[in-house]
Amino acid sequence: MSETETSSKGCPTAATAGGDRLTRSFFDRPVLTVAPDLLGRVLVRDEPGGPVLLRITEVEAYDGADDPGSHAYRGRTARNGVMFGPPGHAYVYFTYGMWHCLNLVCHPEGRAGGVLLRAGEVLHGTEVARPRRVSARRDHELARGPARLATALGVDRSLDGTDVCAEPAGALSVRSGTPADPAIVRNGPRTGVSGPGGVHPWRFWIEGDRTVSPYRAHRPRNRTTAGT
DNA sequence: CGTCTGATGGACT
DNA sequence: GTCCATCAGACGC
Repeated sequence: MSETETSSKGCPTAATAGGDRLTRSFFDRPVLTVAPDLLGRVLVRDEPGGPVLLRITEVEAYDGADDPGSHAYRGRTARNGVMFGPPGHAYVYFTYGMWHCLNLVCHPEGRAGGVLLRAGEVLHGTEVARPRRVSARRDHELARGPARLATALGVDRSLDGTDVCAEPAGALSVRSGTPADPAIVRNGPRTGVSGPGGVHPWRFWIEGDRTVSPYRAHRPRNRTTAGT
């Protein structure tokens, strides 16, 4: 296998692709500043089967302080505790009875908030991600959607609280990558957030990127009560 | 490639 | 009991 070797003309190895690590000061800023700044950065998932590298293309900001859409809005619980801790850590939650979603905690300690990673392009490690995402029709669908992203990277609750700024790098880390040109960054309403929090245009994505998940307006779930 | 619908279990009120 | 920061599969183009 030579997947981790230089593949062709000047392509860096997996060990160095994406450049320097982002340090804690990057995450120690308001979520609305960090969220768009994460576009184009490279998330590294280090695991036994080999590293998976993901170029971030779509995110959503959640500001627990006064954001009805945030898990932290109603206060600290056993589930969301990590969001109230220091920045630069992973907050992983389980949803819809089947899926996991990955967030990066931002804001100075004492204030809760985070950025949900909604989509990305798998740059390296597709052979590791593929078996987990059998239903993906094309490679650009491997991490097109927050739960798909977590699945492709093998992220579950066991990684909740992981320090993405640890030295040396742990299971998750972020590299500088190539920050998206602000001219091609768009923003709009967050997917799946209804009610008062739905008005905030806190979803950010790279315009024209095929890995960006299709927008879906919030739809009330069809109840299966039907008293038979 | 877009649109539509059923499914699934934990967290919280 | 009710609410989800969702997805796979089926179908049509």
